[in-house]
Amino acid sequence: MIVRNVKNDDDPFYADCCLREKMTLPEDLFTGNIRSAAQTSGSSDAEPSEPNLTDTANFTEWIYPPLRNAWFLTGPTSCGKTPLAIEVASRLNAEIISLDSMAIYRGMDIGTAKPTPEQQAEIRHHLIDIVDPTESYSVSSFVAAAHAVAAEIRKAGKRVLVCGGTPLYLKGLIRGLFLGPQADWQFRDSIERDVAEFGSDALRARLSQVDPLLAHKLHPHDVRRMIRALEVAKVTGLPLSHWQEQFETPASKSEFPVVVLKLDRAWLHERINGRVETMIERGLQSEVQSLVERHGQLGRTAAQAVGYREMLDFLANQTTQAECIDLIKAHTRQFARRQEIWFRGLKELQGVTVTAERNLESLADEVSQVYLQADMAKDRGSL
RNA sequence: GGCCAGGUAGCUCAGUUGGUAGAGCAACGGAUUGAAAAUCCGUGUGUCGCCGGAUCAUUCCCGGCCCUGGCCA
Repeated sequence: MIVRNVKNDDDPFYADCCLREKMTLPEDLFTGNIRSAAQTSGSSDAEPSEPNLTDTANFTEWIYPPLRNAWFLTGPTSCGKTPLAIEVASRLNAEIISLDSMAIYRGMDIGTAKPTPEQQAEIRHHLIDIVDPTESYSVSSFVAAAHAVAAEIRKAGKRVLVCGGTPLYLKGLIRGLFLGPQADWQFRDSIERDVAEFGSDALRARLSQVDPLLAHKLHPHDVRRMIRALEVAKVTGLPLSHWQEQFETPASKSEFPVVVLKLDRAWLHERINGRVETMIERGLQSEVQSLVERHGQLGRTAAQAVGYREMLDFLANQTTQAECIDLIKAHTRQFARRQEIWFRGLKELQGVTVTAERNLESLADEVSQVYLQADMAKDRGSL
């Protein structure tokens, strides 16, 4: 694995974070409840002491660099990525790495609109069906796996086409990612109990002692991210903001050719509603039923997938079938909107417009062009 | 045809004893680095069925009409 040393004194954020040298991270900041933080908030009574820095050299292994020498195709759900990726991959001698947080689960086929066995036979797909729905997965596992698989594909003499619609995973690949320490669910649960008792203000006060930058950036109610920030600071002795800030600069378009498919929103909604109906017709309900029969309770991550959590509620008699279907449609539309918000923010993305009149050939022409031009620009640059 | 209930946001409905309106859901905008198809934050988008009357002023009162549902013929 390629490791990049992230310590950089020219980085303004790093300079910011150097206040850590004067920062105290006493052990009791992370033990017991967070009430004391609420009580001492505002006062700068912390006695300077030795920062509890563990060996930072180890932590640099948690920094994944951007995935170079790959092509990327993304877009909102139901926009037609899958057939387009297959067409482009076969033209350009590539294999596909799925960029999808839910297609990784075995047995979740209909609701995730996974490429069919026939499609997968046409072009090899990776990072599909790699874990059971009872297991939990995360960005970090994904980014690490994608780097490994990309290396394999290249060894086989093929190009890498990353295709899917999970924007956080995409950002992890094109900007790099700080994996950080593993989730500590015991720690998270204990802080969450404290929050229930003392409120999120107390948590925020605690975080501003540990990571003032993030405490300022995050919304005071964003409990989940505040807890993670605390978790990282606890293990690494460094504020999470220190680890993250190097990933905010857009990558170059030739180094990271990312095509995002753009559709009229109203048309996208029609497609989504239609696709949900199709999923129901294809037997989403029995798919979820058999998952429950086989595994019992689904894992934390898989159980929240759109189409699955609503169907689980319906099977538990919490909703009617009509309500269940409407909820799946609404949640999918909302997901698509959040995807598009991500895409707007990632400035390196290059839009390709999809309309009802355009056929697959014409789209594949345009997308291939983007990739080949990026290759040429890169070659010129390296001469 | 008669009687009753109701017509308010995209939907389901509150409400104003007369001072041009608000909830939930949807929609829209934003945040996002080991839960991300998750999670967090923000925004009301409206001829208050139509026409007329009374009133300084009406979505609200009065009259007529239209529409929907129920009951009776």
